Amino acid sequence: MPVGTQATVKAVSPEELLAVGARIILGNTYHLYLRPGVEIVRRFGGLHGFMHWDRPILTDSGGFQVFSLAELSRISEEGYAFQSHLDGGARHLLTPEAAIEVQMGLNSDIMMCLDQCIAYPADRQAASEALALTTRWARRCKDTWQAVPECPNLLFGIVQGGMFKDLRIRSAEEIVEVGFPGYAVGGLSVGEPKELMLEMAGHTLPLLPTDAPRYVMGVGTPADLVDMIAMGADMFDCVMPTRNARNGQLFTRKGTLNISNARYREETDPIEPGCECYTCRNYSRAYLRHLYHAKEILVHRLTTIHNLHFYLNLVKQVRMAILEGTFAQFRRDFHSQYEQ
RNA sequence: GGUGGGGUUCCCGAGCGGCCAAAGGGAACAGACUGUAAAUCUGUCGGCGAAGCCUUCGGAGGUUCGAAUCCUCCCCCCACCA
Repeated sequence: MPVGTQATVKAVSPEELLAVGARIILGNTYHLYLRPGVEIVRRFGGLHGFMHWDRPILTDSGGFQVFSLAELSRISEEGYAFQSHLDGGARHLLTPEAAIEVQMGLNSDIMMCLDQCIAYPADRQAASEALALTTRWARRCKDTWQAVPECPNLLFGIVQGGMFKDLRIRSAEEIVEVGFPGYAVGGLSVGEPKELMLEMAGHTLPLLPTDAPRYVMGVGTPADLVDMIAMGADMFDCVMPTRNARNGQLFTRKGTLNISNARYREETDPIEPGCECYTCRNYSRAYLRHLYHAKEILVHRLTTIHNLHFYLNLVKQVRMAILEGTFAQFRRDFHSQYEQ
């Protein structure tokens, strides 16, 4: 899922998202609640009408902002009290119920439970408390969701538990017991070593039902995706392809390249020869490097198109390999080419 | 012709006797980025392997223990007045 926090995947239009193969994108409850506010979006029938995107949208609950904007927030049983990072002044309270109501107002196809994501490293006590709170909030989220008869929006639960395997087991058991149409592994890619992230994902994913989608939140690099798919992950979201594109880092089968580097000054080749994205079909590395250095706005669009195409094409190929029963070989080939 | 201001490391620009290889921007070069407060952030940026040494602040002399900073002459630039 390309990340479109503020009702836009930065730098690209919905038409370009379609062209690049996006099937679903992610929006953010916290940001859209603050601006423009749910009521505005509701008048358009939800995010789809507001942002002109007809395909599915998953909304994050705001749980991650509790974590990343922690200095502006205070957490309690009731919910998450925070100061707006926009105007600082007004205080807001995001409860599990409010998180669901806002997401219903946004009319997202997949809503996420409000959870508490904790920083790395966290001690066992903190991880245990966050896990417990996440479970209690999950029940409240589900109650709010079920109070709406035939609610068209799905709701996914989120597993926490820090980097403690037994806590992950407990969290998974509790969240599965509450019961959701899909499950997410939260609390990863928060600063832990890559090996640990993979280990925790590999430990947690098998704890979740195989007949429901399994979503690893906030991950990851191309290699992370391939490896976690091998562990059973079905869905991901990550800012990496879009943010890194804007910062000049482009993905190829052989690894990344930084388009601002002097070595590309005169290169007539596209970012990745053979790539079928709009950018690679029409523009050279030298031109993109020039746009980047000249700080021309077009470069963000062109690099974002390429990176999203790369990511989405990668998972498309993985999907085909799985259907053909050749994924293990695909994965080996991928790793033999791709340098981290 | 007169008066005043000024020439600083690739560019702009601070410094105005020692704490200055010289603030701060920019450019350049490299790196980072994993549920987006990100078109952001970090590092390097005279030479020599480091402690340290060497060359540098328009040019040439001079004063001083010590000068980008003070003095003399010269060369440029800008403003105003004739």
